[in-house]
Amino acid sequence: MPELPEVEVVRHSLEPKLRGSRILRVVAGAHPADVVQVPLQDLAHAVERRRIVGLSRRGKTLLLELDSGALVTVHLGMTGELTLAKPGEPYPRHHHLSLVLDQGRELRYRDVRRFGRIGLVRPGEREQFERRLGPEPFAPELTPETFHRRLHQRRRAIKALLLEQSFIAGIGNIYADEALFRAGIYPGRPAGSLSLKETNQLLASLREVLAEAIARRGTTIRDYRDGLGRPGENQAFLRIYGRAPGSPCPLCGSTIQRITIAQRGTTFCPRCQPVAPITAASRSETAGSSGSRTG
DNA sequence: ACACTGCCCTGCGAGC
DNA sequence: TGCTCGCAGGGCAGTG
Repeated sequence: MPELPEVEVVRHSLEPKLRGSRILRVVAGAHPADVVQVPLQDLAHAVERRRIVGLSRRGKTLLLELDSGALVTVHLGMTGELTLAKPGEPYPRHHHLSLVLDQGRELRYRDVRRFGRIGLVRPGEREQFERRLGPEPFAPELTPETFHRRLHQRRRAIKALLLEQSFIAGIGNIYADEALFRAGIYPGRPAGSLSLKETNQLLASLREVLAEAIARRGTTIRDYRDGLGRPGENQAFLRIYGRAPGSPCPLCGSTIQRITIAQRGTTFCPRCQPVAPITAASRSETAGSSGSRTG
């Protein structure tokens, strides 16, 4: 499931190969209309004979910057793969679209579940693209204070908000669970109930799990590969996501639980992430037991 | 504006 | 062995 770290690794792996390349033509594979958000002729017209001047990322979306000022947006959804091949190599199953480039290269998009999207942002449309997305997790202007202020206005479960791309961009199910676990925050806590201290901890944990995942070239549960076809290494370091309910917490040994929040499977440790925040008083009350009293 | 539901799509693994 | 079924989930449209 490509989230911010995986998209960043794809970006990093492809950028040196794509920068300066000229797009010769667009080739449609299977079900192109399922993944391409504009008519193919419009896409072809906008990209053919254009040069790729850069590759950037916004949230989970990869942006091919063209010399016309237009952007080709690539969202990998659940199972999208953007890889380089040579023209003439056999197409894999579930190949949907290719950009044939100069210098004997072809940028290919395949997506088993077709949840991904390829779009076009014309010059002048950047602002409306940008308006749909919340801040980048690493943006310096995203301080604990501003984050706390925005959380305070919302009543949804904190995890549901972390998954909302218009609230903060780039977080998906894996890193939401990992960050909440590290911060010791119950995923179902109403967002507005987080203290400034907890918000500070959550933001720090988010940045930690994302930075570590990027350094390990992403998390490959099943399908994820970078732009050169290589899997990531971060899956071996996940602390809570993907663990079976009933198995022991790697930190405290308590029984891991699984619930549903915002239609997403949510794995957490009821002891490390208590429903009510741990206070000095409740800590001494329940020390050494699995007491679940509220206080 | 916000909260929430259903839907899209395929592969995989459990169960019979 | 071979079948069915439930599940995985990001984002968007639709509803209240």
